[in-house]
Amino acid sequence: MSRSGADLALLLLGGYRTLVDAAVVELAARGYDDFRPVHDFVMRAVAAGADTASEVGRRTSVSKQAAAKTIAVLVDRGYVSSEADPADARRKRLRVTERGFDVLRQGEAIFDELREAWGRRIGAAELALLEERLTTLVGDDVVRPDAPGWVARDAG
Amino acid sequence: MSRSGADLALLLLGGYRTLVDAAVVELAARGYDDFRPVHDFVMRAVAAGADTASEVGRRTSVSKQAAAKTIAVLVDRGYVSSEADPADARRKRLRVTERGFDVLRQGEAIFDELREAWGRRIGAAELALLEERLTTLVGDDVVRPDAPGWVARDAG
DNA sequence: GTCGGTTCGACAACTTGGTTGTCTAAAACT
DNA sequence: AGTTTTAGACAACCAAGTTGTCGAACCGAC
Repeated sequence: MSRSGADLALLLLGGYRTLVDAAVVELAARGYDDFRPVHDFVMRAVAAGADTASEVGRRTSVSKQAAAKTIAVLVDRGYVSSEADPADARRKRLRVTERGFDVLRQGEAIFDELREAWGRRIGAAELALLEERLTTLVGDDVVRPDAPGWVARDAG
Repeated sequence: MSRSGADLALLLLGGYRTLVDAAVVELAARGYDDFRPVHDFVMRAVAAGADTASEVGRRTSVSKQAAAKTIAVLVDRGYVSSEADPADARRKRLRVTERGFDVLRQGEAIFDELREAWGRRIGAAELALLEERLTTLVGDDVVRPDAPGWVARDAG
């Protein structure tokens, strides 16, 4: 039985959604019910040194306006702090808060647990093989910064 | 090197996006530059017998209002036709047009070609194995009708 | 055979995560 | 000093969704 190409795409999407939906639910259960996957991307950019909205926009391949909107939400929810930059009056210096780092760490842990659960189901070696094949096919630069909208609207 | 769980999720998303983006580009090159993945889902529902907006909404797990909006776009672009139902004055009877069936067929063909290209890269047997493992993990009911928003905003 | 509930589609207001375009203020070149 | 670039703030808009409301039409029960 040769699957159709469309089925393959749906299978991949299904895999992603299965993991992310489970992670969002678990994160909500741990008290972060206002956190979305897209926030994770933006916060990682901030944590990695993008300390202005414009820079976050560039790194996540999104307009600075869109980045500013998302950041406003994150600041509002206490995941990111924003203060005037004494060295450059145009800039607002962004930093991930303690709560922000906490949700990032917990998110990582949840995904690792989910991956382990998958490993128990098909075998760790098989899972590693699957990852290897997928890496071959889609490349190692999955999170490359030239893909606009990549993660938006994926965990409604 | 044990990959992180988050990487696995990104790998799956990357796979899906790689296929869908390529398909959207190819479809646009063939003259369907106003077609989005979400339209495919809705049209398949119509083709499968959902001939009213409310029914499409139910089958795609979306409010009837959202379904009606998407259908309005499809009708506007000539992929679906809408006419009064002589048997029930409340209903508008929906049907996929010739142009609609054409885009569905071409979309299928494109995805099949993409899958074959993948098969040439890692081997058909390996690809089949990958699909089998994924099916085990996410289930065969990937396109199940209880997942709202599943495909929206995925090929911006 | 009318009356009450259900269904269909329409309309409106709102949400999220994006987009352009315009503008000011501040910094940086030269 | 003067021009150009940059950051961020607004505004208007888009796409795909949501809820709520509504009238018209249908259906079933009394």
